[in-house]
Amino acid sequence: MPKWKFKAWCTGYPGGKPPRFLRPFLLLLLLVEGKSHGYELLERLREYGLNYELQDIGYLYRTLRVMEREGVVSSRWDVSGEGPGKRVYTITEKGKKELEEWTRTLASIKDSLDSFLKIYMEARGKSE
Amino acid sequence: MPKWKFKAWCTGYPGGKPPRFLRPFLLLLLLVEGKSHGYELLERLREYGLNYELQDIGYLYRTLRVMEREGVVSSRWDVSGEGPGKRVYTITEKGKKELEEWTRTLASIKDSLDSFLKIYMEARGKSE
DNA sequence: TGATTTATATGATTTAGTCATATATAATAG
DNA sequence: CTATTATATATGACTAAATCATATAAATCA
Repeated sequence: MPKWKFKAWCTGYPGGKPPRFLRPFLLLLLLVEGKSHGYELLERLREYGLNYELQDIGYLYRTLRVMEREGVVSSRWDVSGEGPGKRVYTITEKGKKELEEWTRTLASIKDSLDSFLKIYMEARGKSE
Repeated sequence: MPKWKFKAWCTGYPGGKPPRFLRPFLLLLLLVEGKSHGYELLERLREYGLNYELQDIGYLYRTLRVMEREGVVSSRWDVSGEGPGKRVYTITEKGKKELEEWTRTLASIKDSLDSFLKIYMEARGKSE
């Protein structure tokens, strides 16, 4: 049994590790949510069907910090709500521009995956 | 001007690097082509719409070697054809099983990308 | 015969991602 | 009231993924 609840959520992908989509996924969530913090963003990923199977929540926080350093998000420390203090992030104008670029990238990757699945299904159909 | 022709093919993705799909793409190509070698597989990637924008052809050869070590492909050195010797690969039974797993993984990733693009388009529609 | 194309390969490095663990506040159970 | 669990963020050390730079060699072309 895992020491932290988070570990139990992490099942991993069969046949491969999740790729480099954490950053665009976080940018998108911050665009549609307006503002959010790390722990909450983790839950939103699932709710929005962005099945990013994160192995390590530390990486999520680290990624947000890197994104802030690069100016695509900004944060402030918030102790006003319930529970412990949260680092609340918002997307910047620079972040919105980067998200737009990501959208083209991910659309192109999606096209490749469509091709992949189509070719595989055709090959399966023939051999059977 | 690049010293090697290959360098000129590499434009890179805007807004992010290509993810970990080289291995499943190569497995699929070997399934449908029967057999092929590294340099040829690079061309097939584009022909089949698997737009994997490889930055470094060395990584392709390295990946094939790793895949062979792990038993998902096998190779033999072939000097019978035109041009210099080629290392010709075929997919193994183990490779076919792994490819099937990859198919589920990539289908799940495709779903995430569909969600991403849908959410982005909706958000764009509202703000404009 | 010198440049180009086809073809494979690897040492060194950088970047991405994971593992293990630390810390602190608030809520809940006994 | 205290011990445990849940919420929340963080970082040092490490491993794996990917790139950069470069080497090699046979065949073809100018």
